[in-house]
Amino acid sequence: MPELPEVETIRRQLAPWLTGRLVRAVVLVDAPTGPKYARLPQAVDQRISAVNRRGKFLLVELSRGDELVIHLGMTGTLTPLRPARHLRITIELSGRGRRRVYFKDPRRFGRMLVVTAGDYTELPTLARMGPEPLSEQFDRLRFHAALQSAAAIKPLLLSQRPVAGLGNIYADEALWRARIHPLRAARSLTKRKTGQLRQAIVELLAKAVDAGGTTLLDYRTPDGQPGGYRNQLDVYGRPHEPCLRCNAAIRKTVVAGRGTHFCPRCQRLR
DNA sequence: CTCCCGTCCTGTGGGC
DNA sequence: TGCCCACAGGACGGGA
Repeated sequence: MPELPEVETIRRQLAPWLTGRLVRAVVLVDAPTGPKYARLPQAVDQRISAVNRRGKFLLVELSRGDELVIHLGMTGTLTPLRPARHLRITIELSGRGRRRVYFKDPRRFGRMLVVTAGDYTELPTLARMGPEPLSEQFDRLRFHAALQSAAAIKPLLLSQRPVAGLGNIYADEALWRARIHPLRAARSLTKRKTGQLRQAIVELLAKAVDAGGTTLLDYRTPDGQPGGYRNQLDVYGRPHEPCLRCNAAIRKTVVAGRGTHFCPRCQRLR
C-alpha cells in the first residue's frame, strides 16, 4: 500500500507522539512469529529517541543502540485506535495521552523487527537502497549511473536501487511525467532523459507528501485521514481515459506482474 | 552478480 | 444471491 509519501505522512504524525517515550511492552496478537517479527521483546524498556524513514521503511531509534524497523507492506497501518480486525501487534508506551500504537495488517505482508542500529543484513532491499529522492544525495550523475542496466526502467525503479521510495503508483506517474515507456531499457535513456526523470520524481513526490499521500482504498494516516493526492494522479487508475497531455487513451498492461498505466502516444518504446 | 518470476496473505469487486 | 477468478500501495528467495 504505502509508498514514500504515505510512509512519510505516517512518520510525521508518529514522531511527536512516540519520541521520548519508553517502550513498555510489545504484544504479538494473532501469533505472528518468525523472521518478519524478530526480537521484538528486545525493544522493551528502551526509549524512543527518533522516528526516521528510509524509502518505505520506518526506522524507530531506540536508546540502547537498537532500531525498530517497520515495513507496512501492501496494507499495513499504524493507528492509535484498536482495529476491529487484522490487529497484529500492540506497542505499549510510557507517558500520558495515547499509550498504545496498533499495527494493523490485513494481508500480513508487513514486518516489524528489532535490529542493531544500521545492521540491515536481514533486510536486503533496505541494505542496498538508493538515495532519498528528496535529499541532496539524489543527484543527476549518480542517478544516471544507477540506470546503466539492461533491465526495463519500471521494474528497476521498483527495486529501490536507483532511488528510494517509489512504488507502483508513483513509478507510473513519474514515467508519464518524463514521457518514458515503462519497458524502455534503463541504459538506453539519454542523460537528458534521466535528468527529466529525476526532476519528475522529485516534483511528484514533493507534491504527494504535501498532499498527505494517495488513498486508493483503505490507506489512512494515524489520525484517520485519507491521502489527498488521489485526485492529482495523472495516469494511475485512469485506463481508457484520455491522456492529460495528448488526449490518447491511457493504456493499462502488466509489467513485472504489476498493473501498469501509460500513454502509448507520449511514452514510446523507441 | 543480475534479472525474472512465483510466492507470501486476505479482501473486494466484477462477471456469470 | 452465490461462486469463482482476477487483482490489489511490496519485498524476498530461488532459479536461470
